[in-house]
Amino acid sequence: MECRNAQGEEHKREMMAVQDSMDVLNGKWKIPIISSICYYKQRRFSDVLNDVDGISNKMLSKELKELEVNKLIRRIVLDTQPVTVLYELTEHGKTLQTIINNLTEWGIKHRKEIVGR
Amino acid sequence: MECRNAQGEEHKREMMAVQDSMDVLNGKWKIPIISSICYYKQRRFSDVLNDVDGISNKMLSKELKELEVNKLIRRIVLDTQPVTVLYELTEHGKTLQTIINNLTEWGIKHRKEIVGR
DNA sequence: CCGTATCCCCGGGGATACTG
DNA sequence: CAGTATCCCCGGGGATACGG
Repeated sequence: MECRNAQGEEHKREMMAVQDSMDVLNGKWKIPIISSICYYKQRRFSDVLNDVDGISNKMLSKELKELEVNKLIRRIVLDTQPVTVLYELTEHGKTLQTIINNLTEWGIKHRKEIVGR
Repeated sequence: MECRNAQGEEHKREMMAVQDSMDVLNGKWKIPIISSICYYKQRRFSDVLNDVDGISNKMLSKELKELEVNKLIRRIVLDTQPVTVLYELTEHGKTLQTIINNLTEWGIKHRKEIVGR
């Protein structure tokens, strides 16, 4: 695999695109949250809170908001008593799966490379 | 694109692999640094310092060390006067290109999705 | 149940100066 | 040039309590 040979402005545009992606996924929690919601198709706030080890309610709230703003997840309110809130991936959110799969594969290769095969 | 249907332990192992990858790439600087070195094939400390907008020498030093520990880059010392230090990608580092390409493509799609097509 | 508000602490990381 | 050392600040994020 070779580096792209883009020149000047094109190279910068590509770098910005990578950063856009990273900004969306950065931090400890985004991917585990997405993974939880994806795995169960639909998931409630407190479920995700349990799925994602170590996250606080404040953080979860913040992260879910960011994911929603980025249109990766959808928030669904059912007017039960008390209220039930479900989160699910949008179509756009599901397109992340390619990247997550690649990260999975690379992570496994990397572990072999570092820990020893 | 569907979610993987891995069950229980397998799903956890995959999540850990994703986190391994993210840990390696996390933060503002890793990918821009890799990109700079990759683009120029070989790059000196002060060159990268200029390429990566806004990074401090302390941060760059720290990040380069982490990348080296993770065997993504190689540090080459030439005994000129004063000393010259070159950084280049290892073969393992070059395997990141697939991921970076995917992040680029997804970032572009994402921008269209958010900013408007 | 689903969050928001408040308080508070710690360490990530910038600016700057210094060394080999 | 290629980093290291020191100082210092600010805001990310945990714990906890509260509100709808």
